[in-house]
Amino acid sequence: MHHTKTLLEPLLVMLRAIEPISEALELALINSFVVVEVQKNAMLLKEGDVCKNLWFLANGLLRSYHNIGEKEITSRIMFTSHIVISPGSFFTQTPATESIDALANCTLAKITFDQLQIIYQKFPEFNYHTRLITEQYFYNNEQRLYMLRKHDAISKYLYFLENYENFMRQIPQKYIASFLNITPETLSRTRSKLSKIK
Amino acid sequence: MHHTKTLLEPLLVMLRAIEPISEALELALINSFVVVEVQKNAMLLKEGDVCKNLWFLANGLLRSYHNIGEKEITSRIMFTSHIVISPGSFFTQTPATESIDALANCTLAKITFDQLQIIYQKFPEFNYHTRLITEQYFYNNEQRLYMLRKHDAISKYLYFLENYENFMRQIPQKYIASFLNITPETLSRTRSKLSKIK
DNA sequence: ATTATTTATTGACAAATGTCAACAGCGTTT
DNA sequence: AAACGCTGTTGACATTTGTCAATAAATAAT
Repeated sequence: MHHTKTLLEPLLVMLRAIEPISEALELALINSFVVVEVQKNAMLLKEGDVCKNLWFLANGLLRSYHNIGEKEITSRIMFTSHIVISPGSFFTQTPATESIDALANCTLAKITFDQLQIIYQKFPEFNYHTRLITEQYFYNNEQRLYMLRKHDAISKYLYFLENYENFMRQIPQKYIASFLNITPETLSRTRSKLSKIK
Repeated sequence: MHHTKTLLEPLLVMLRAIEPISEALELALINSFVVVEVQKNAMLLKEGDVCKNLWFLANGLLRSYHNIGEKEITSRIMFTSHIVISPGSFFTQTPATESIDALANCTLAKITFDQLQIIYQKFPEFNYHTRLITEQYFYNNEQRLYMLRKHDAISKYLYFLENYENFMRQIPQKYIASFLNITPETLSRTRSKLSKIK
């Protein structure tokens, strides 16, 4: 059994690194987050539902994806210490266009949108922290866009190796392929080409 | 000759819509922004330089792009009322990996990173506004990512027509092609295919 | 108005990737 | 140990897109 406080520690460290937070805010956060455990393959969010929670992924691996026709297109892969939401849905509290599920057993701490708004009201200074965090995630997205704009599979994969590989060890290749927006077959061939060169 | 106050009005309207702002903050903003006029083809930011300004594009059209080999890859197209920065560079005040230049004569209002920090210090409540704005731009990026992940040129172009066309009228096709991450030739062919079907 | 320059269209061909299918490797279940 | 399911690899082929080149159309310059 996990205590919320212990699980949240890495998040609190991240927040304090931005700017120290008051005891009261820290307590409010600890009291508002709830621990959730989900099994591998469990679904955290289903396309069409409103993303009412923000999760802190204390441990595990998640994947978000769109259903296009019969295919699933991975939009993001999220690992330990990630803050997890479906952005469009959470920010505007409208139905999500993507689903999120667990690639491994996960331990999370969640807070609802409403509870978060209460915290913002009581602790307006918290907007500073989340502004910086949002900026950081925003910038990560720019990098993703940059990767997807690469012309061919090799460039994408090399960029991936340089920038994401550390986070992405032990992830099934088919999800990496989807992350790079190529088929598993093409990724497999790209990898074998590169290993022959080297 | 333009007055800062008049030019900033659409920005102020946007901010007030999020939450009313104090007279003092409004005045601080008006006094911190400086009007800039740039001619078509002028360069606002050059790859390698630190993005020290945040611009509000009061009128005109801008394009950001990466130089890859001999080619320019358009990352964003920004039109009237857009807030313009090079995210990675501005947020962290490190050298930019992209350039920004004017596709048309533009009227802008700019504020430096340092001046903006002063405003945040004096008016911490302003973090609330910019958090929401950053969230919105973040979500726009997610949509861009979704578009780029579409399998073929037709899907991308159709998605573009539904979601961006209004903003993008009168933009040279070659930039739209670059925005969709396809060549101008492919875009031209895609358009002619679609017009024959219809 | 006329020229010059840039942009868009079209064709022919090459290159890259997707699709479909067979099979190998691996771990899980029974 | 055998059967099963899932993932990854490899091959053959179809499809899509990129590349290069020629030309037309549209813009800008003189």
